[in-house]
Amino acid sequence: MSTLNVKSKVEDPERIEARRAQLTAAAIAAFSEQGYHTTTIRDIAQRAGVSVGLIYQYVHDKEDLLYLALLEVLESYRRQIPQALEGVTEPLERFGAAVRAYCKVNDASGQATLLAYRETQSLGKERRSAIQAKELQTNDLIKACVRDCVEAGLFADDVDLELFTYQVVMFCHAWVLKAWRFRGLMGVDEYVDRGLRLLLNAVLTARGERQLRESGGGASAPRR
Amino acid sequence: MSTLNVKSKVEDPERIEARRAQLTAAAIAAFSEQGYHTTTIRDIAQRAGVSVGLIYQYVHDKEDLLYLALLEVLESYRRQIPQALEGVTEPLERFGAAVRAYCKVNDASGQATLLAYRETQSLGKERRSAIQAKELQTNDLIKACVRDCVEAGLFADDVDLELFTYQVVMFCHAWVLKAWRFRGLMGVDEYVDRGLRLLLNAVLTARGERQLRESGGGASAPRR
Amino acid sequence: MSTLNVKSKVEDPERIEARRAQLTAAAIAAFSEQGYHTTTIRDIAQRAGVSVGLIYQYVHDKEDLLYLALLEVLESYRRQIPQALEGVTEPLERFGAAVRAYCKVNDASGQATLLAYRETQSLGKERRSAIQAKELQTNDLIKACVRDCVEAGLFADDVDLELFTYQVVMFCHAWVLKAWRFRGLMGVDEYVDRGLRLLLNAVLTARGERQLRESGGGASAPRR
Amino acid sequence: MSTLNVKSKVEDPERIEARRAQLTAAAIAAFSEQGYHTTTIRDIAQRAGVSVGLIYQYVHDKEDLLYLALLEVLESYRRQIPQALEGVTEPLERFGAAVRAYCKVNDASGQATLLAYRETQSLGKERRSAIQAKELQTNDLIKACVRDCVEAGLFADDVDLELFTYQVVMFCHAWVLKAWRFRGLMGVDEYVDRGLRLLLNAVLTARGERQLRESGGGASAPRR
DNA sequence: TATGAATGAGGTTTCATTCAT
DNA sequence: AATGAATGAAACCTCATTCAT
Repeated sequence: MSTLNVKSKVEDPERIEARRAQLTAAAIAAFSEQGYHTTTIRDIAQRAGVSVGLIYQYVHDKEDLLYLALLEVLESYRRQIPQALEGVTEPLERFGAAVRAYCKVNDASGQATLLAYRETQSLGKERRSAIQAKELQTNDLIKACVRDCVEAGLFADDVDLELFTYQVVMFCHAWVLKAWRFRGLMGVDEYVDRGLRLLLNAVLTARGERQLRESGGGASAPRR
Repeated sequence: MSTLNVKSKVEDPERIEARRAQLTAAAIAAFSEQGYHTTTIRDIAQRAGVSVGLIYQYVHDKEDLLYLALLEVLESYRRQIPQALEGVTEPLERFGAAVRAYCKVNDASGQATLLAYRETQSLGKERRSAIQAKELQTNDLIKACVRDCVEAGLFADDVDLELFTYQVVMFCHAWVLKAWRFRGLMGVDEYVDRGLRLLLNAVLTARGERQLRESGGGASAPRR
Repeated sequence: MSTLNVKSKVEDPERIEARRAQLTAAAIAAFSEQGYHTTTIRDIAQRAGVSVGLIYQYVHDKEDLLYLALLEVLESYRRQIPQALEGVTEPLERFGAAVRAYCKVNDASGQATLLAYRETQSLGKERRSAIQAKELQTNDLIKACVRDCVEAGLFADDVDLELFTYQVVMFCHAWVLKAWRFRGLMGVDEYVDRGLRLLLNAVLTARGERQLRESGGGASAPRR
Repeated sequence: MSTLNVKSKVEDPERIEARRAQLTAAAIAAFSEQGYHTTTIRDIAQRAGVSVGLIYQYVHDKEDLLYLALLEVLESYRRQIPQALEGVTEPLERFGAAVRAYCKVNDASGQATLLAYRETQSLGKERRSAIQAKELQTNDLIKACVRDCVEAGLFADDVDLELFTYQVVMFCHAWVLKAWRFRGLMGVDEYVDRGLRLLLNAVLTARGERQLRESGGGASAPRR
């Protein structure tokens, strides 16, 4: 294989999966709270309620834990967006729902999102790329929504797909990256409402605008 | 007073300034390359070509070095944008020039920008705030450009000033935050051209669009 | 609670006790020989035949080692005096036996006694007091002997209990504090014999003197 | 010579003397307050109001400073006792005056006395002996008083001169060695009064006792 | 003669990792 | 499979001493 997999001294795959989930959860919590370098293996062991030795049965390295943690964080994000889109069919609504969902996900586990920004560099090259690939998968969910809107004639068909997608993604991340600024000024929902208006301005066609008005600005209505 | 100051055992202010500059430069380089926690004091001493002991004559702590480093990075950004605006008077051009300058500054010292994102958390509360305040100063330079465009009737007067400014800022940062994605796809100048088009779409008035067309898309012409 | 406790990262109390005893012994030896500040943790680790890291599993600080060392020294003194009095019932004999025992104890581990004099100051306030309290416990053993002699009518009943006790204690300490003077002039036994004569002169009643003569100066006869 | 002298890089003997006095005073103060090892050369330089470099022009070592400090402390004690005896001729009064003076000297610079007890060991062998010799000089002042009393028939002529002298000396030192015990219980004057009574009990002849009664216990009357 | 900036050896402490049980 | 005591490399920081000015 490569340096990508995390090796274990234990055989039973079910056991491995269970323990890793437990360790990863503890690692995410600890790293998020204290940062990667300031967290000790002992911290993680304590949080997970296991011995230090056990950790090294399921993981080769402290870095392995970081890798598993980041992977899980990004993976959970990628899982949650489709959930928010379930049952929503109208493209503009889907776009809005996706943006809102992504912001909320980031809002809910802000520290974990920051973790990804801060500590991905601490991984080896190969794993860093794997993490970035994972991030792209999430971005592609957004990109798909954008593309659907274009195809439905709601977004201008010369929209800069790559850049616009990233603009949206950065907007969702900014909520936590600049939490020190935004928290205090507004809540997530207001953030999303105002942000969507701004973002859509740049891309909506006349038809898109009409659609948005008719759906009663539904694109920006809070889900839950 | 407060924990904000960096204290020195040496008295002579000129010497302090010179040495601190030297140490800060070395610290920025080292921290950018290897990260704060992975960089040792010896690394910095070596890079600066001084002894370990000397460092502690001008700085109390390793954290002091991080603080000085971040301060200098942000300060240098704040210095360079006004330089790029010198002599440019037309609001739309000024806006474009500011964006381009900020992107280029980030491009030139990408690692340093990342440093600010990654390691600001490693500072104590008070200093973290000081760093964030410094970042706001830069953002305000952008915000001023936006406001000028609004006042000149080039941007819609209901533009969400706060959010749009941040959208612009995030766009500039994204060039390095997502360098792993963008480098390879395009150069900075193309990035800025395409980005400006997208950003402006959201805010330009009819007059603004005319102005932009007449000035030959000048707002997005590369400076150097 | 309080800063008095020495905290350990290891749980098992038996192991803690065993290791601490081992470390304390090494610490007493090292500190006695080289002084607290001049002794390094490595010195102690080497003497104890353990790794440096192990020490920090059982002790938080270098100061903890000093505290444990001083505590053990004083505690061992306090244990040994009652042993020497076992079976001796006549008050004057008990007094003499106590003095002789204390001198011999100091003689046997002179460096450790000096240690207490020299380095108690290096402890924090609270622990310094704890050490002093321990010393008082030993003094009280002597004081009890004196009081018994008074009650038996062997010592004048207007004896200055506090000061006389301290005179005795200082006499016992002087053997090591001024070892550079006394060693060479005489042995411990002679020191005790001559000292007892002097001390008793100040306090004996007529009855006490008779008793002393009858018991054949037994109070000052060497034990072993 | 030997390792006894302190070498200087400066020639002019007057200058040397003046500077050394200045440095020694600072050293005594610093060492007394913080202990030898915890005091830095910088501390002493600051107290003396000179530069660090200057110190090394008049002294070779940090240890030199300790030596000078201890020497000066003991020397000053040796100077002050004869002063207290001036004009007093009656032997018993002289004895009392000497004891009181020594106690007061110790009381006045208690920390310095402790310094001698604690840090003499930090000196090389030869210098340690020199310090001890200096201490003997002071003891001899007391011993002379005792001898005079014996010769005047006031003290028993079989008094154990060596041991009794040390008993007296230890009594004077105990005031500071056990300050944590005695301070709080009484003042120096009471300490001396009660102590003298106890000490004299052991050695006075019948004549001595009469003389003491007649002189109105003058031996224990406070001087100033 | 006096200064104080510069040096660097060496001390204390932490913590990822191993391994006997 | 699980434990947690033990290891020791390596990090940060201090401070006695030197030396150019």
